[in-house]
Amino acid sequence: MHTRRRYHHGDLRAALLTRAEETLREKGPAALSLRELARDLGVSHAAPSRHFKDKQALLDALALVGFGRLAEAMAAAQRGTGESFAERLRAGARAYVDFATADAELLDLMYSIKHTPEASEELSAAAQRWTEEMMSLIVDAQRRGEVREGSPERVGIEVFSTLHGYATLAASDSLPPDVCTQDLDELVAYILRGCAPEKSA
Amino acid sequence: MHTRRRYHHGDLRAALLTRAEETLREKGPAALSLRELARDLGVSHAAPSRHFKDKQALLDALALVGFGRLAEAMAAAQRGTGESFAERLRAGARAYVDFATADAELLDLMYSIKHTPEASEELSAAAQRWTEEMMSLIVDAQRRGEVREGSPERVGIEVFSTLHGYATLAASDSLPPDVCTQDLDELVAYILRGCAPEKSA
DNA sequence: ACCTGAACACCGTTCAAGT
DNA sequence: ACCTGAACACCGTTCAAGT
Repeated sequence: MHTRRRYHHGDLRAALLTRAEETLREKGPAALSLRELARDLGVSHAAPSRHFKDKQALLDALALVGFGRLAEAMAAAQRGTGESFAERLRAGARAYVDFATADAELLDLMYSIKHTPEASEELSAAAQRWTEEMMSLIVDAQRRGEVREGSPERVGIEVFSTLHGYATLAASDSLPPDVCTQDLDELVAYILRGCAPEKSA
Repeated sequence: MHTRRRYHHGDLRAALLTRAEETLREKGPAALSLRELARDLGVSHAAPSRHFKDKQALLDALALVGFGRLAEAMAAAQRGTGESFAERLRAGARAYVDFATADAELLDLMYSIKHTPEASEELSAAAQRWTEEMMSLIVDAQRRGEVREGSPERVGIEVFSTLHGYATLAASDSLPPDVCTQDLDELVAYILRGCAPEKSA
């Protein structure tokens, strides 16, 4: 019975991240401590430092996981829908809001990371990739004549601001409960009006 | 020279809040410690507990200050502008984004406070009052026929989501730098399109 | 009423030493 | 390569005691 565990249980790094995400969701960001994580996993309190030089490094890695999961959810949502901008936007909005309410603390972490130059390059890249997907959705819609012309970056930011604002407000329980997730369709309609092509076609 | 200071410098509670806001802005939320605050103010590390039972209590009070300052800024912005919804929205948007970029960490704090039932009643009330002002702006605009009809709460949330999303993204440097604050007018135009009255008048 | 000083249990980080 | 154990400087919180 020597395969039971080599030194600990195989992949401390991954275990730390999974456990960190759990406690983040269950007990909030304030309760996240390296020492408790180590305790939960049955290793010494100094062990995590082999895998994350810093507590911040762990948080960065956690945010990275978040962006990965989010990108995945968005991609999946896009696969199961039609080609029109309205449909793709609706699917994306649903996926984003679902992610935000299911993983509110993680989303918070993803955006509380100051995107300063010295922040993890991987992380910036992930955030970058994420916004680029947003942009390509807009560019496509412009090509199809379903979104007004002009800088896709500007339009993308407007759309994304609405989505992001709604999702974070929903995630922090700052929305009147009766308005919550049901009428996402209304939000989508509002966004569509905001970026609809000019009438004089 | 006995008036120099009574016991310390008069109003520790206020001093703690002011200093806390400073360090929040200058060194971020992670650097905010009761003990350092006490050190900065030249009192013992146990002194703050007379005024805030908890670190969380201080954070709540800080968030409350934030809502106060924000409401003030918004009111001031409204006073210096015209009566049309477009003008009032533009002024409000400018004030909100300015607040968010000037006091990013504070805004973060204000919305990271879970608005749970047991959260400070004062705080919930402040947040409430703040959204109500938003709503009255919408109701007014509806009366003037400048905003589409329907639940003012729903429209308000749409408008506020866009503003809040934009402001927080700007505050966390998640916006392409070239898009930043200049074209707030474009954002306002987008919002106006989103909540404009139906064409069939 | 307001503050101090000591005490307690907890952190993050580092570093020699073990396997 | 990966982890331990002890050490250090820092926390938040509490509580008797001082003025």
